[in-house]
Amino acid sequence: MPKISEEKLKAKRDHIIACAFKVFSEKGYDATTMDDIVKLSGVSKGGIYHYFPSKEDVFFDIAEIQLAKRQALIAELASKSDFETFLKVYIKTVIKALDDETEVMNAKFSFEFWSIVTRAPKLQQYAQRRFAGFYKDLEQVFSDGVDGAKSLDVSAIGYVLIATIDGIIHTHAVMGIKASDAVIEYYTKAMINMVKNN
Amino acid sequence: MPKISEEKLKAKRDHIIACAFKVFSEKGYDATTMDDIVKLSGVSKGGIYHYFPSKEDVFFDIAEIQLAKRQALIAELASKSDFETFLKVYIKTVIKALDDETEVMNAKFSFEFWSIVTRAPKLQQYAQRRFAGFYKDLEQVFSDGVDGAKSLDVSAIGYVLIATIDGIIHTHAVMGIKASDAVIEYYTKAMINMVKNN
Amino acid sequence: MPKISEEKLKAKRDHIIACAFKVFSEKGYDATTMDDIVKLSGVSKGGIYHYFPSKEDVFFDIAEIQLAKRQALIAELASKSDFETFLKVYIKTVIKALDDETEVMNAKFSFEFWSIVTRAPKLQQYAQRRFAGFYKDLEQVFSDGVDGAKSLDVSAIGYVLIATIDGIIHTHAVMGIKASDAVIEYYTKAMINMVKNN
Amino acid sequence: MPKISEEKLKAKRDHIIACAFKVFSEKGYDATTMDDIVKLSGVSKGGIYHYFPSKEDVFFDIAEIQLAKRQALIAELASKSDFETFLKVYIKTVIKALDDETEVMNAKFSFEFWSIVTRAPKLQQYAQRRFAGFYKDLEQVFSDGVDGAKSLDVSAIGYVLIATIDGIIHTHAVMGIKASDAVIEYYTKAMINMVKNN
DNA sequence: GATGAATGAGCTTTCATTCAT
DNA sequence: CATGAATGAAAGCTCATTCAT
Repeated sequence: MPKISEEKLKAKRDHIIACAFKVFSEKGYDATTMDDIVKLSGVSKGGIYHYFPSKEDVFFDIAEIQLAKRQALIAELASKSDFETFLKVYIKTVIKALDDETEVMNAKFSFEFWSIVTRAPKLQQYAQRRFAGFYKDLEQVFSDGVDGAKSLDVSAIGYVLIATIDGIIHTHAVMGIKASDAVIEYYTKAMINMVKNN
Repeated sequence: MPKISEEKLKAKRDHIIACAFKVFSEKGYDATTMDDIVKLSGVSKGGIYHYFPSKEDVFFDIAEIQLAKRQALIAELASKSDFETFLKVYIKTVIKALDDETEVMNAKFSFEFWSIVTRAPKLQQYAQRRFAGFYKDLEQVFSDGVDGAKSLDVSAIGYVLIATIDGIIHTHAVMGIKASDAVIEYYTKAMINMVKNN
Repeated sequence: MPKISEEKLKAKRDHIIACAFKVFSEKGYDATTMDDIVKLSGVSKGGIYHYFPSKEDVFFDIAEIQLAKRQALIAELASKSDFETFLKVYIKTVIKALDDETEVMNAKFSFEFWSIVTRAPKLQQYAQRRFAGFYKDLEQVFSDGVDGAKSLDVSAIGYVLIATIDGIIHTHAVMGIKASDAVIEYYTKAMINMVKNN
Repeated sequence: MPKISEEKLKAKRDHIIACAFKVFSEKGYDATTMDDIVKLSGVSKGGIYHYFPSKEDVFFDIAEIQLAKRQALIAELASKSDFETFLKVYIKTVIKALDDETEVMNAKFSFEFWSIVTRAPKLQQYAQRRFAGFYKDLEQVFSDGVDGAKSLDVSAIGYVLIATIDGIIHTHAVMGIKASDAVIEYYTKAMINMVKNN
């Protein structure tokens, strides 16, 4: 039985993660120092190593949480919608979310993650495997909700969908060039037609 | 009278830039050390400072070249094509180029650039202004080549085009998940329809 | 709760200051490296930055201590003597002190300080203000201890006294040309007469 | 026979010395770079080494000139005056000169010189020997111009005179605390009385 | 468990001097 | 003689991590 309760431990870990997330989003991985995280979170310089073995681990733990969240969103929307609704709702959800500062941070963090991952081949493999999970859920939506889905290359469609939406998120959140309503409208229509008119 | 000729000077500068470009693409800005560049390029540690006043300057000089090249590509294609041809050729050119390792490095560098720029508000403004140049050329293609172009929000269309293609480049080059021919086909059609069927 | 006690912290800081003082006195500000201080003090290269944010800060912290000590000496002597006694004792104290190696270092450090300060206008203003404090205490001695003090330009007298004694210290400690007893005697008499016979 | 005339060589050397003198006075020895001198003088980076084998040599050549000038001043004044006149004129000459910016630079350079010299024992010996020359000329004035000069410790008197006047120059030129007319008057009287009333 | 002082390798940058042209 | 590109040792400072308390 630990001296402090499991919950407290978990709560503190979560607190550190929340703070680290903020700093990583703002400054990027390399420019973020353990001191930045330590100062923002209020833990001691030694203390943080009770919760995470290294700076890298803090970063990748956050990344894992991020990836899980996005996958969960897709899975949830997919489970209760036909394809067109899914597409509309997903795009709207993801892009409109960018009005929220936390979501902009999410986006920044995510691109930073891929930058880092790229540099370490081992990590890249893991990340790609992790990423593949997205497609599975998408395929489910396609096969359930679209007439003639079988004639579609669902993997390719999923790729286009995820890749292009990431592009818009990147332009909006990282590059700071805001996507107007017209942008979202054009984009949504284009994606829907991509499947329908195929 | 300089000790060595203008050409040699320029050649050496270009050589340093090529080497730095490689390292920056592979490791990112922060993780790249001047020593990395120095070792790869073969100049001396002090010598590099004859050509660039700081690491930052090496990076941004490369960025400027990159931006100019992409803008030039757009401008060139735009000048001699109707919109549909432009779209097809542009997408093909940009995405097929990713088979070339140098272009993958270009892509990595470019995303790294936006990561860095994001952290310094002043740079971001410059970058956004720089970026705006892309749209001007695109608009020209639209207004010339598309019936009823005036009813199109060319700015929004341009945004979608550039942002989504960047997304595919990112997924392909940075995340390392290769875009199949099917992906490119779906994507190209979707973009063409976005304008035509509007 | 800090890992080590306040006293130990203070003691270590004082130790670093003592070592830095020695090196600065011997080599001057610019020629002194952090490594010199680090090696002499036995702390680690990173460790010194726990105590001082920069080399400059080490230097100016020492300078502040020095200035305070000299001012304290003047204030103390001034408080318990008539002018003539003060003058004799002060000159004797300051100049005789130069037999002590630490005091020679004090002198060297002090002139080095003024050299450095001179180059940064902002610091110069601070230093001049700091210096003005000396005169106030001197004025007190003059007005209390000298008949007809009011007819004296105490500010000018103070200037001559401090400037000339600094000159002797400089010649003795920095230039290394020792002041004989005869020098001190001539000088002391001259200063006493300067006030008395006025 | 050299390709360019001796005079041109000498002129260029003098020009470099004048520029170096300016920079050394402003920034001190260590903070002055060869580049500073090179830029101000307009010679090339390699060219300066035709005239001086090292930075140190530039500095000490200037110092030598300085010392010679001051000695010449003393010698000249000494040769044509009785002691009291000499004292008055010398003090006036030296101190009033401080209104001139070049002379302030002279003073700064001189104190910088002694700082540097201090750090190298070999140089210090040279400098002390060099300095001893001043006394010889002074002694001549004393023995010629003062009744009972033989009862005076002319060496001690000379020390006080030179050391104290240096103190005033230091306070005025280096510390930047200007000496008023009253200061000079008090000081001059004190020095004259030091000899007369002895 | 928690703390923060300590470590030292490694970073970017500077600069007196050299030497090919 | 003149030039300025090249050199590389060394500077001040940072920071992930460790460990005595």
